[in-house]
Amino acid sequence: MQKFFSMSFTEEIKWRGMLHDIMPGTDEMLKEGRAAAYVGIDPTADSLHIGHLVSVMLLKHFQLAGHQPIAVIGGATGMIGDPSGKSQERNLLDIQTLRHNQEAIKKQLVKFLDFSEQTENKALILNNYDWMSKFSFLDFIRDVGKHISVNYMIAKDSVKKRMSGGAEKDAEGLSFTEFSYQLVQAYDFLHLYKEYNCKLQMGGSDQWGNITTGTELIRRMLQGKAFALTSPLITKADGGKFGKTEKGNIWLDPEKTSPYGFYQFWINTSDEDAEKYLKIFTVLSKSEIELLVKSHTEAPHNRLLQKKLAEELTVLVHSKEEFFNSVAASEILFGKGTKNQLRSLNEKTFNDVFSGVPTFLVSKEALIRGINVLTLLTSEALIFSSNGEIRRLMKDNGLSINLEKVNDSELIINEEFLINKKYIVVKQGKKNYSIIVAS
RNA sequence: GGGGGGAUUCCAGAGCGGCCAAAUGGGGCAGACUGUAAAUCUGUUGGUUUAUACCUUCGGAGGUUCGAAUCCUCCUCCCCCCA
Repeated sequence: MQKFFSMSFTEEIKWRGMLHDIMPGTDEMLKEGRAAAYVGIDPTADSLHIGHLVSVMLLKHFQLAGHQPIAVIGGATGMIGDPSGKSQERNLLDIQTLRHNQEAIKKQLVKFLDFSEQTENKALILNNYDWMSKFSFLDFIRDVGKHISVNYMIAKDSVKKRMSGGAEKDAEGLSFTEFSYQLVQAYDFLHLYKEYNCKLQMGGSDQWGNITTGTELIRRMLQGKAFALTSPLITKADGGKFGKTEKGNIWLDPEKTSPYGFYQFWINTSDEDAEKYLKIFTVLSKSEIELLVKSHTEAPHNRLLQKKLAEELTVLVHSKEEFFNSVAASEILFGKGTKNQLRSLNEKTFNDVFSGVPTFLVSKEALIRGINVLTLLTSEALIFSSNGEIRRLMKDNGLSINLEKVNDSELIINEEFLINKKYIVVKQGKKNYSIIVAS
């Protein structure tokens, strides 16, 4: 991790498709020797989600290239809300939550970055709340504000869009608080420049304006030279938003997104996106990826790219063991799993296979007495919201219980349906599983 | 402060006294085809349902009417124009 790779940092992220915009001179500065760079991370939750991963991977490659990566938790800026996004005004996080989130995020970053003390270019995690909170309003506008003109600030796209309406919507205006965001972020950069000799800020392409306000501030206040580098926003081939599913964000925290669900997210990547994601989210070399792409093109049904992508990330974020469990679960759930196969699973394996699947508790007595399917699936276990929905599904041949199609709305479910005297597997369509647990 | 326009089922957006549970598009779900992909095609998308039946829905509260998402009154919220 110490050595400089044959490729420079910028060359590396360029072929990976992670470079959108870069300030002239950045490359030269990086070649002079070890440098430090930072990205900002919003501490709005106590876990990262995969939307954060591009920035994290930027840091990772930065460190692999021998430089020092810094993750800045936006405790202060997170309270303000960046007008670049469509985010509304944010709520203030209390200090306790902030610290809790910071710690949780750090634990996840450890999987990507080397924080160990012995490492010369060890990664750092900082929280801008630590320096911003001590800054009084008056001091800030006197010492920082006077160096940047309002003219400069309103020329930024993020601000202009809100003031004049831009292409899409009418101007919605922005509060003074939001307006000041770029200045606060710029000060972060200044602070890091002074305290950590950090000369580069990286981020998504929507951050370009904010970052350059930082370099400008550094130039004016310290006559220093600082740099900016952004990566493109990740898109999906079908135009959808990356990292979101119907069920919400894909988190790194196994409590929020099960390892199985995490694995499934990557496995379900479309062909067009898979190569792109492999470049961005893994550290596989160019030749390795080219080889995979070649094999994939020859036999696309094997979905080599998706499998590799899912493997790399599940192992990295969770563990080898969780990865194997997920593969095993997927095979049973999506392979040619039969009723008998399902019944032959022992309890341990069963639990592993279905660990990420939503479960519903139903009283065992009721099941022994026997319950009508409709009642069971709507009232006892809230898997469906109405009888009509189930009838419709049955009509479409989309409902399975214990991997057997069910078409009879009069069916009585009793203890004979219990697998290991305890479970019933309910499947909607091809991919949506639920488990009913008798207790 | 003055004038005008609007609020419809997940979203966008028709409907403007009965044929409206409400066009159309998007999204969702399911089926076929497949590779747990994409594209395509089909079905479905308030509830109870055997249902051409009933119940609950068209910003809120009242009213007119045999009958209202549709007309009237008041209220709330949003947008535009003028000052």
